[in-house]
Amino acid sequence: MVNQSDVARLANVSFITVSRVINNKGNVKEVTRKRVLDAIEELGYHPSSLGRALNSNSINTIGMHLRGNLSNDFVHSLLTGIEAGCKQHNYSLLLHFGDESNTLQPYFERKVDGLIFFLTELTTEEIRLIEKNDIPCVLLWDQCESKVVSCLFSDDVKGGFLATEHLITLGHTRIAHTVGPTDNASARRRHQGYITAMQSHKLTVADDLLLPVPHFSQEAGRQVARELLQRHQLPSAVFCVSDLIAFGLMDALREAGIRVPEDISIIGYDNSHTTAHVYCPLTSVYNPVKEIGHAGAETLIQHIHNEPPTESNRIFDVELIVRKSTASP
Amino acid sequence: MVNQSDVARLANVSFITVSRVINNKGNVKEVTRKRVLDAIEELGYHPSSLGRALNSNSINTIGMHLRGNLSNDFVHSLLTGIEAGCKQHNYSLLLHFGDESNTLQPYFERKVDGLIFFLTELTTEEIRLIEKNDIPCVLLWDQCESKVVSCLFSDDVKGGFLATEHLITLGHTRIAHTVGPTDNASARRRHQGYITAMQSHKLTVADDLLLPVPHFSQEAGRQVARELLQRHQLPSAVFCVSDLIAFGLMDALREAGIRVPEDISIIGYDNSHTTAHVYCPLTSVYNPVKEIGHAGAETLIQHIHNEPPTESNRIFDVELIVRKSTASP
DNA sequence: TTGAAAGCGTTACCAT
DNA sequence: ATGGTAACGCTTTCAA
Repeated sequence: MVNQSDVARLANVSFITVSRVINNKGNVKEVTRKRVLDAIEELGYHPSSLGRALNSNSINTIGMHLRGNLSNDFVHSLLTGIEAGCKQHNYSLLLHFGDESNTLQPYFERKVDGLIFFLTELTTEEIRLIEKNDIPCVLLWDQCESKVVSCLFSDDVKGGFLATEHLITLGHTRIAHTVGPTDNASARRRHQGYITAMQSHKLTVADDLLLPVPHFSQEAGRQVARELLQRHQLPSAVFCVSDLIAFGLMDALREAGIRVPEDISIIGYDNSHTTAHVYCPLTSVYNPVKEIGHAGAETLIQHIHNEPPTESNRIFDVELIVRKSTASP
Repeated sequence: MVNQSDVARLANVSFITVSRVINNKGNVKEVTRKRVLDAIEELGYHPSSLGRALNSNSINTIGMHLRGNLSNDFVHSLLTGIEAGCKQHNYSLLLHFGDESNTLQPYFERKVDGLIFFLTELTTEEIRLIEKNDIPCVLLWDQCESKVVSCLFSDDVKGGFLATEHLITLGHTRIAHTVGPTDNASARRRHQGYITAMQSHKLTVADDLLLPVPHFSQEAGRQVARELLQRHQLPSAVFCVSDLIAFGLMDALREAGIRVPEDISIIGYDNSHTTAHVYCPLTSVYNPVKEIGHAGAETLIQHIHNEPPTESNRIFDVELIVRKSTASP
């Protein structure tokens, strides 16, 4: 692999000068500059990011930790958004998939410039490490006390509220909610929106209206259906914490001969790509995943360039998308 | 950031000895070893991958180039497979999203240990660079002459054959095929399977049965539908080069009042997760995307560890999955 | 068994 | 305007 010294030799200068030319540091005579550039061209030289990073400079890479159990659509939209941000600024994305302990080490070892987290609460240990290493971070779909971390999330409370109110407006009163995992901040906020909507319309939230789901999967939705089918009376509507849950629920109910939306209304969350062309097009809440991914990458790169972002918490708006899976009871 | 010298100082040895302990090089007295390990523990020291990589050692990272226009499901399955491989061997994955020129440079600069390509033909320039830099590579869903590159792909010819033969067996004769982009080897092989099946049953492939699509998207499928709807006579069945195309086609036809499978049979390819719960569950060909991703990562890491893989071309089997979108004419 | 010195490719600081 | 030297954190080679 050709290095600065090789270029220097060919251009008849010292390698320092080569470095100066590469980094546009000025203080290089135009003739010399030209000679160096020619040598670079001739040898096909490219600077090594590693050498750079070793001098505590940037390696133009951000790290992201992917934890499992994410729907295709979510991961894809998120990656698309992050990709857009990275591409714009010519950054690479480093993914590591190790187990939960020592989550951050692989990134530190490789001296990434910044970190993206999402849908995870940061442990105090992680926050300590982040602050100690003074590494820029963004956290997507969650909040965090540390001033070092910028948080971007969508207005899940509003989303939960909109979804529930939509059902209430249609005339439903026995509205169930599939409650997402408690360690998921988005799910907690959607739950809160549901509660707020119910209460503001003087509807009581009986215990049997709350249906916990362990994760966002079709199988979890099917499980909920199995549980509901054992009851004397179904709720007249279900606000699902995610589209995938809604799909599973809808499929299983349909197999049991229950019609959507005639017998039961179902509303999802995320507005994933498939909502539109399933058996019964799903009413859902638009979750700006791609936008948050993009903005997250951009915000992070701003951090890295020492341009502190204007706000440390940024909330993205959501929107109710009405399709065919909801109707008056 | 704490380094080898810090550890050495605390353990009262030279940093060389620390290096030996870390790499299990032996030739270290057990007492010294223990002392060093304690110091490492106490300081929370972790070796820097960068320092290592600079000495042309491994940085435990493989690179992958993602080019756009991939369906959610495909990307997700592929990532899941690759993740499994990486996790097992504690490797990280580096993604870069630059434009087409200079595709490989970002990876070389960062000294990745190996490269994964997929669904792309490698240019001769890229092959030249790979061979020159002597960097292990795997290519998924395509073939390549270079002996340096291992190729893994699924049996698309068989898949195209199975799909077409299924339709023929049902009694169809006017079977159309949406022909994928010509720069996509998988699409070309599926096309070939279609042709072979038609010919082996003495069916002529009239020009109007070949419907080119520019990319694998629902919109492309809808475009095909628009084109078909202007004809006097529809084909009685369509073998779509991907599920996404099939979804778009199916949706658009349904909107025009044409029933699937009563009026027209449709078969997709990939067997993506959504095939099962769409309006009309889609007959499709199972494409082992996740498996190939996993095997690809494993094969690549074998390469990196200098264990040349047993075979340089590995073909994965496919399977026809019959659902509701195909029936006798 | 341990250590010293050199080198990997780059940049920062100080000198010329 | 240009270059020398040191430093980044590590491994390798040789010497003690």
